[in-house]
Amino acid sequence: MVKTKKDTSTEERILNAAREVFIEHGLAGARMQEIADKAGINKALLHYYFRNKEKLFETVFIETMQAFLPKINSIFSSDLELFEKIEAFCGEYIDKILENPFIPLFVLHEMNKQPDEFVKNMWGGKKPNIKILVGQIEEAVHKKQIRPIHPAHLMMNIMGMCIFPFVGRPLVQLIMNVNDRQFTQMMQERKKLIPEFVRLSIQIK
Amino acid sequence: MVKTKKDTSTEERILNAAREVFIEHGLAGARMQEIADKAGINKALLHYYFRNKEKLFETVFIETMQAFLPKINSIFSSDLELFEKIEAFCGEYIDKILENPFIPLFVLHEMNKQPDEFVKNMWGGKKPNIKILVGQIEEAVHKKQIRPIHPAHLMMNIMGMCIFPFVGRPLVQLIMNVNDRQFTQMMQERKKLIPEFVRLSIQIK
DNA sequence: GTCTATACTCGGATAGAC
DNA sequence: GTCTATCCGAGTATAGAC
Repeated sequence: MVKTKKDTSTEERILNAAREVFIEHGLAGARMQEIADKAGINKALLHYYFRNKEKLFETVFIETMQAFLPKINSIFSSDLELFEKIEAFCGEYIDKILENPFIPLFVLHEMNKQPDEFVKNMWGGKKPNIKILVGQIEEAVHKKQIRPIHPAHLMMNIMGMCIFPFVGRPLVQLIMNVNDRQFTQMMQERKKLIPEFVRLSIQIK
Repeated sequence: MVKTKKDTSTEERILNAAREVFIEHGLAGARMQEIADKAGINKALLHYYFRNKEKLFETVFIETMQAFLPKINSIFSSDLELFEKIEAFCGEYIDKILENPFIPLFVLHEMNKQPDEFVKNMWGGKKPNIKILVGQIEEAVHKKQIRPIHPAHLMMNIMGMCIFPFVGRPLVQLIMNVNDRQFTQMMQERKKLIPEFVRLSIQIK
């Protein structure tokens, strides 16, 4: 790049602005004008940096995912014991979402709109490797360390408990009468609560 | 209405078409032309029946919700015993979502975009009444029938396990290698599996 | 009640000056 | 790299015939 350095480069400001706007309105609802305004530039410059809206979106999306997945994948594939792994996953996952509360809904939405594109963008065509984790669960069942449960069900349970409060946040806060501070507090609790909930349910001791 | 009856009225066909399109593209992404095409009419007629896109959307949204909530609310307020209630809820909820798999994402999306409007449209300004259920949970904790757990956490757990597979469906099917038939089968299983999972976790026997 | 034709608006994209 | 000006398609809305 041949440009003078500022506190934040134009490109960076565009990406930040775009992220905000895409989060708020989704791909179709986002306005290039609003992104330009937020970034303090004009529309033409947007198209100079990113050929079109889709390219811009894709960049934001992938960038966001990249911050998210590697750690999760490494936990999945690690050699931690099953319940340690579940706890590590919940802790890491909830922490990351607390930093970027918009991600789950964003991902779910894109995923459901474009399942194929989604896979390509998210993992470069490769599925995340859950073989090890699945094997671990099946082994634990076989050794009668945990009650019989299909690995898919167990994983859906854990994922659901982690993600739901964030995507259902307005509903949760409304019907539970919970303010923002309390909500964050509860999510912190859930990093331990969920693994414990799971352990109590399936562990045979 | 003074018009000749067909198998399905024009209004009904519009609403069905609109639902499909809104589900697929969301409010902003939906095209009136596509809705008109699906309904077998032209754009002008859409505006004759529903003044504009927002009105049409609102109609679809409320109509969809109305089919969903009363039963859930009546279960919440019923005098079933706690675990019976949880099982009734999961059964009813999963059944209803299986009939309209699009609802959860649709609701979550609208909810997060317009928390205030959402409440107004969904319950006419009234929150759903969870007092009875919350009281039941607290009482069960107090009587040492279940382990100590904040009612909100328990409810988030249950909701999350019910909803997640549907909103995360593409992901679930992809990484688990599950086809549509198998997916439906698994959701049927979850109507019993989730209540049992919960019971094993919190019940003190 | 249904349709055709068309006006109008908005927003994404481009050309070209600086 | 950045801007102004403008184009053009998509989409909403309306007028008016039948």
